[in-house]
Amino acid sequence: MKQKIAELILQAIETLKVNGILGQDVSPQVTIERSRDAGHGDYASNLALVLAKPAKLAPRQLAEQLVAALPQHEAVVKVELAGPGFINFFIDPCAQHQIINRIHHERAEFGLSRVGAGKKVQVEFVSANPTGPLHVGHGRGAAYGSVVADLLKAVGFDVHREYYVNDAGRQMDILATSIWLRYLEECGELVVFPSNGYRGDYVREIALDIHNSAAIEYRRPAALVLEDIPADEPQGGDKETHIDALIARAKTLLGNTLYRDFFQIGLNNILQDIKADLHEFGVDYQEWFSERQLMDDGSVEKALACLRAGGHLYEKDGAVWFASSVLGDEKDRVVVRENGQYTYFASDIAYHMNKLDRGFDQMIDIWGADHHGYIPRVRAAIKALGADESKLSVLLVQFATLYRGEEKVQMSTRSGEFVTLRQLRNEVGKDAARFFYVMRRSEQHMDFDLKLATSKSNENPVFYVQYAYARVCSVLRQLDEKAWERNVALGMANLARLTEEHELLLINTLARFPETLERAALHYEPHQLVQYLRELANEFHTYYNAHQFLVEEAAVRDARLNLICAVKQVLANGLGLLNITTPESM
RNA sequence: GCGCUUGUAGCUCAACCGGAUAGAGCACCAGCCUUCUAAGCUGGGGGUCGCAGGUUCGAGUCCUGCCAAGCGCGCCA
Repeated sequence: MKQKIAELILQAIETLKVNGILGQDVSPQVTIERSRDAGHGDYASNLALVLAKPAKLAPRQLAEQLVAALPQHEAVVKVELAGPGFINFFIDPCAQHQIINRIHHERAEFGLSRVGAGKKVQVEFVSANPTGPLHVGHGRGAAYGSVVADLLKAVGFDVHREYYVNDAGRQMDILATSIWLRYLEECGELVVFPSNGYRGDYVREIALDIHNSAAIEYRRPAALVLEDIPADEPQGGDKETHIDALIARAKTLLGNTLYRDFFQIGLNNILQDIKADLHEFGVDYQEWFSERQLMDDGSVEKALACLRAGGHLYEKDGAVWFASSVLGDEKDRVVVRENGQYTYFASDIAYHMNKLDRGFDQMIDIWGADHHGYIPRVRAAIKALGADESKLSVLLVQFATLYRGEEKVQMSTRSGEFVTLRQLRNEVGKDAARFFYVMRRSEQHMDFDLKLATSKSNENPVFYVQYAYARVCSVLRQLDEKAWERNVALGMANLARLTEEHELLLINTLARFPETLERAALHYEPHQLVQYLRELANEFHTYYNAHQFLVEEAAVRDARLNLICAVKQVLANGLGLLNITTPESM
């Protein structure tokens, strides 16, 4: 429809050019918007306002000329001039009604489009370190990322979802060592647990498993373990040097093979847990990409060689630096430490080079907002690799501040004091949790009140939308009980009988679904879809209360049933994209 | 100190990317169940869009400055 109106306007412009009212050189961008106010018709164009200046005419005067030059069209019943120079278009309701027919035929396909056809997009999200279970902070990124991916798929992109597993690096060593120390405790060795170790119960559970499997070859006397280890922070030392010394000690006392066991058992255990957790949350990936693999197969070396060849690397203070500051970063960054180890950033460069090599047209990285300072250096790396920087989009998800009533909940993975995503799901359920996370703009800092989410979960708007769906199902059940036959064709033939204000409004909203979906997808804004579904549900509930659907007259009854079935279908399509269930009764 | 993000009703948030009279939910007040599920609906009160300038036909939206909140500024990840 929008397209048709745009064509009409273009024709009008041509006519005005011929008449000499408009100069030949004007080539305006014709924008047609849906009117926000029913009084302003169905569509509106601000063209006269935009063109007024180049045409050297008053906007209203120009608008009048445009309207006069507009060709007739059967679906356009009225064209009106309004306000400072808007042109409002009123569409024939009968033309609008056909959307019900379309929805009935397209079913689950209704709303999908092909704007992204032929483009490969990679969406990388969550990518939390496998050093502990996911917490509620990761939940937002998980819900947001998965819906963004689904939306892109719905508008035709070839979407690849990926989780980058940081299975190399110091944090993993800290985890392995933490597990070993807990294991020694189980064996009865008196070791003092480091303040910088992972203290969560899950570490103890993993250690207990190892101990219970009667593995005794990992046991070492506490005295040997602690011998000459520099003091921990509570004892006036430095927690970092303390734990590094413990890691080194673990490696020497256990030897490479046995140490590797702890590393691997910890990694497998936690990664398994994360995978299961996300799966139960409705989040699945095509690929779990290993950082260690990049180290092992020489990808990191290759990436650095590429940067070196481009003259982007230099040595200083025994380390290798990437000259990112000339490419927009605040300062240069170390890629190889003085001790010869790669930094996390080095493998991340390799990872992005790998992504580029895989030929994605667009790479979307979804990060927690605390990583925002990292963006310029990754962009610098992409530029240095000679790739098109615009292929990378980094979407930041602000952290949810957790409250329990008035009280702010402190979170720290290290201390083990946090609310896990699993706990949240158990308390509020997958549907409510997903809906809540995705309801707000991702850049919006949000307050997550656990007390509210748990104790008053019935107030969660997800139920409002699901209830609308269940109500349609209920009406259909009632139809059976009353032993009326539903005649779809009869209803379609009588769509013109849908003349109530509520019905016209609802039809209009149904017709907006495809464009809402497209906008939500292209702007990476799932909340737009949520907003839309709440609106659709609201209009349905209002209609439900205002009119009876199961009336005596079959023509009207079937027309109304076709309408509410279209509502049901769109609700299902929308909730399906959010990966939220559609209960038939509540 | 510098940088990123945010600031809209008492509270939590929208506003179709510059459009017409800024909208929802919660909370508060008054109504609606002998008719398809009241987890619903109807009506009401409630706003200096953080502040001050600027850009233009037109600004909550763009620019500049200031104020406030969150986060970030490692040879950590």
